[in-house]
Amino acid sequence: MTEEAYQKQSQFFSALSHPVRLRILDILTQDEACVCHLCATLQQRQAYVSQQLAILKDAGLISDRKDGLYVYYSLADEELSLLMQKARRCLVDLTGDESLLQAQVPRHGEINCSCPKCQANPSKP
Amino acid sequence: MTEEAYQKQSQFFSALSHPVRLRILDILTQDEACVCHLCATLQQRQAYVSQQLAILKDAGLISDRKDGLYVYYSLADEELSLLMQKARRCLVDLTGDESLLQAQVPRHGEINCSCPKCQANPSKP
DNA sequence: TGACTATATTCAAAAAACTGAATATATATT
DNA sequence: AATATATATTCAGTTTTTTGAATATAGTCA
Repeated sequence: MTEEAYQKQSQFFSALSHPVRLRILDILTQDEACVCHLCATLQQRQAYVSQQLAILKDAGLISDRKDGLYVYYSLADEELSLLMQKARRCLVDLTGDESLLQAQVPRHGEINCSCPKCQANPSKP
Repeated sequence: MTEEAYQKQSQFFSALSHPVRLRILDILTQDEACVCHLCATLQQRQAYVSQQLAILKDAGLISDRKDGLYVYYSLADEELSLLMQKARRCLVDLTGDESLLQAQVPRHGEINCSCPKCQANPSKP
């Protein structure tokens, strides 16, 4: 494998080296989501979330589609979520810490968010 | 999953976000190796290689054993090499670039290195 | 003990990543 | 056109990572 190929691979891992970006990918593993939904789920400012999304998109890990005012992001490839699962299992092997295994992502409608997807799925606790 | 868990996971990926460290892990996937063997294979200074090894060890990805003057490093867990393979396949899916798939690591005895393992395996081209 | 070899550590300068603040763009609605 | 809402971008200050240089440590052998 060439030096260039190793660089590509390390850039790929760099994109994954950030807690907020990993959470975003976990959310998108469940379903595509708009920026405001991600903000509500992560409890982070919109500009900040957009920055992290730009990094993930630059790295080719996510794609987006526009629908009116909203931009829906999704994983660029299903394999990505399998990879993250495998990475977690690997980390469990290395550390013995089992708490990494279940992702616990709220579904559309389960958080206080006014995006179309949340409005379409009102949940009653 | 807790914020702390996401941090652990991102630190794990950080350790993988460096071309030289990835190459080291590829070499160790084939067989344990001492520092001087890694230097010879990577064509990098010894102090630099030791620094990168320290980072990998801090992250828990590799372990070492001493034998006289030599320190032999190896993967802390076999799963790690499977994970890297899966990551490469994922990257191929994302980019279409197939060149990432074969690692091409010289074996002991195939490079100009005077470590015990290389001396024990003289290869004739 | 002293010399030699393999490896590790420390320090500092440069480069890169992170993040908050401000602001820009784009689409929809009135 | 004016307004409102969702999203994106730019800039600057701070922190972290990277990497070269110098040096320290530790084991071996004469």
